[in-house]
Amino acid sequence: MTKDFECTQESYAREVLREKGLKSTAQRLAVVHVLHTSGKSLSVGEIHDKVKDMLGATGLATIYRTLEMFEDLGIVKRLHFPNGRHGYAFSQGEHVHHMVCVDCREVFDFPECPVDSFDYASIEKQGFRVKDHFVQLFGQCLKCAEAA
Amino acid sequence: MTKDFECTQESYAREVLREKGLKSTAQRLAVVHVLHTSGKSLSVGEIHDKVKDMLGATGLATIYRTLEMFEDLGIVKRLHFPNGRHGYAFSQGEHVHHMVCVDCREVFDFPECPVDSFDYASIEKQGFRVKDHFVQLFGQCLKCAEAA
DNA sequence: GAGCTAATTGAAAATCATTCTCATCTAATA
DNA sequence: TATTAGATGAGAATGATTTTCAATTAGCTC
Repeated sequence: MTKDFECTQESYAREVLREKGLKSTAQRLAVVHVLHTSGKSLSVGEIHDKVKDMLGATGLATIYRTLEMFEDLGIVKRLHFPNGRHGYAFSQGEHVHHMVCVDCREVFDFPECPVDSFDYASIEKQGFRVKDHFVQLFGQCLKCAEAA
Repeated sequence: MTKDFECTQESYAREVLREKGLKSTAQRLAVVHVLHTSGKSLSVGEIHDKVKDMLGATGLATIYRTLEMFEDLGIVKRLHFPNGRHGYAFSQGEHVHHMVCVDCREVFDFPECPVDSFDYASIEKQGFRVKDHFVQLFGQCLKCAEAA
């Protein structure tokens, strides 16, 4: 099924799904669409609501399943907020970090990794082998700073 | 009340609590004791179980309240795991980052901040003002590497 | 384009995590 | 030791996530 809302991001998702032998369902493409067009990170509930607006009745479990799958595929990034809640954002490409505006929750990417240039020597000499890292910046975006 | 298990970390917690006009209850000191002696990060449920071993019947809500308070006081750090679960670790001092062994969940501190030396220029010229950051490293500790 | 099949979905139940309420209790101070 | 604000326990309430399973559908084959 090809829809009106098809755009680069959806074609990209479609492609990744095909490569993995996974099906391009309306629900999956809607999740990509919602995340991509919103620009900011969204909670699972918000994604669910927006997908329902597009497609009508849609199971919440499907949203969870889709987000988990997309995270594994690197299409979606899960963000951890200080309050323990999670947000999801569209994220084309592998190693990208994010900064989140604490006011509007808009998400900005930054491809340079602040941690890559860090010298792990002091850590690794304790025998710890670093395999992955999670970096997220919190702050205020221009719009919200001006509005305040 | 002063208990057998009193040690540096508990005295420290006691001190911080006093400064803030908060009470040093058996439950609060037990949480510090459990976190400090375990060495690794623990889930809320694990902390609850261990505190119950020490004190007998203890409300789960108290554990949550205590952890939240200690996090605000900088005595405890909440960790975010990739699977969305949380862990808690003892953490004396303000700005400390953590690396977590993905096998045994032991937590190692590193006081040097990998992000502090990062040049935010490219980010801030977009108008984004960075206020806080969350950094956590995942990897394998020496013991687990040898055991594997 | 119809039929086949494995993958996917929806709905509800189940599970797990977290917060709230309120009556009771207790640490700290006088 | 009496007072009292702050803290706790138990369970209910809420919220987040996962599981189950019968019904549906995307993507293939012909």
